Amino acid sequence: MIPEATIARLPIYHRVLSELVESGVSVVSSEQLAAAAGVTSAKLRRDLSSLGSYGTRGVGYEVDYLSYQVALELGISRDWPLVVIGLGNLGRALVHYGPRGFRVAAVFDADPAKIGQSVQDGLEVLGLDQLPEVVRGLTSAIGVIATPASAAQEVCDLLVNSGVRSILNFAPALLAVPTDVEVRKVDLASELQILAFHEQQRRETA
Amino acid sequence: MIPEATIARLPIYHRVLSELVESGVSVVSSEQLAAAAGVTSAKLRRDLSSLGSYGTRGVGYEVDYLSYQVALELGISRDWPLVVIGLGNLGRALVHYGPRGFRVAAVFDADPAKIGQSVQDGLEVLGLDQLPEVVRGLTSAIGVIATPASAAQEVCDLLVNSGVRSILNFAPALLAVPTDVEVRKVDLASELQILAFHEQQRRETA
DNA sequence: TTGTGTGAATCGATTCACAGCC
DNA sequence: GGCTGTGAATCGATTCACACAA
Repeated sequence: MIPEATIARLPIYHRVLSELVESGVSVVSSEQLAAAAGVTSAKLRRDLSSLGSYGTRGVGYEVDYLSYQVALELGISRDWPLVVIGLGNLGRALVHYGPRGFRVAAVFDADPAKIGQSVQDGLEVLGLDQLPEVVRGLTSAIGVIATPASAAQEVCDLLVNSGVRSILNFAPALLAVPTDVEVRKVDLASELQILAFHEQQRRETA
Repeated sequence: MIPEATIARLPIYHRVLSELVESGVSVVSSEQLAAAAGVTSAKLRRDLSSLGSYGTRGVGYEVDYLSYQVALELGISRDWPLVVIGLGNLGRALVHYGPRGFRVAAVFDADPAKIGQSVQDGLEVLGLDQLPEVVRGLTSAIGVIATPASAAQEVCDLLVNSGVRSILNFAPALLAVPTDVEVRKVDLASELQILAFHEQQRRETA
């Protein structure tokens, strides 16, 4: 079993390893990799060793091989379908951004004025009433909620009832879901407030 | 000293408390507040007690008072100036969103075509060359990097050299900063990959 | 009687430090 | 000789369970 804290760092390791592959580096030490990822070498070794024994003592890690193993573990050797709901600026950013390992399969919005508009790649904005049908046609889709907070729970229920078990939520609202559904939250306001807290601390002690 | 894990939850408590204030609730128990915030009541009580003794045994917490104390602790009783760099969809989302407790003071972009355009509130897009001067005119500004990864470090250096000590980074890149500068990272690709990992686990055990 | 505040126990993650292998 | 992999120690966060105040 891989610790949750380790899983949260695998994407960073994967990105750094991809950059190393790109630049033609073939072997890397835990010290170097850790520096590039912004963690300590002890943490990095502990993390990687929980995936398996992929290094060589006295030498380091073979970049290609390690990169592949991390990708395999993360499940990004295949492509995952994304379903984006809410085509405000945030939703649009995601659709255009399209991270590697993911493919925007469908885009939905409640606004009739937006329905039918085409976004990148010949993708057309669909109405929420079409969501269940479209999602049921996908396997292991990941839902992305980029709606206002007031609509988030309703959209979430729609996703869950259509079989989605992984949700990324940008709306500042707590979503109620069954235990077998995973929700990750990205909350800009929270991040800013945490920064503000520390900024204030600095100011008080200054 | 307030534990870091507690600080990260204060914004959620504050949001829930604001909603309760809004709906006219005057007293709330740790059980109710915890349910609304999506944490256990033990955790919530431990968190709040590290701020001070703001509850009444046998009764609960006075909503107005607690909300004010949390806001005070977070430092959002005043307004913090944001400086946004990069006016892609993500940057635009932030400018339009404008969370409570923050005010977008200036927007920058490297693209000459965007410079001079006006975004909301009579705010005009400025060139990066103007950043130091503008930022130095602000106190305790928070920098928001919404540029491509390739420009992130350069922009970061510019911010740091202009006196910014709190940065929210949306670019998928590790930023090198002095120890007295705090960087928080929001990484969409990482979040999706973590979801994909668990989705894959479910599929394998199914 | 009710629900907060908190010692004590537990759990998980990080760090240390070195045995083991190339 | 050098670097990985990992027991053992440490640290921080969570949970338990109850004394205490209203």
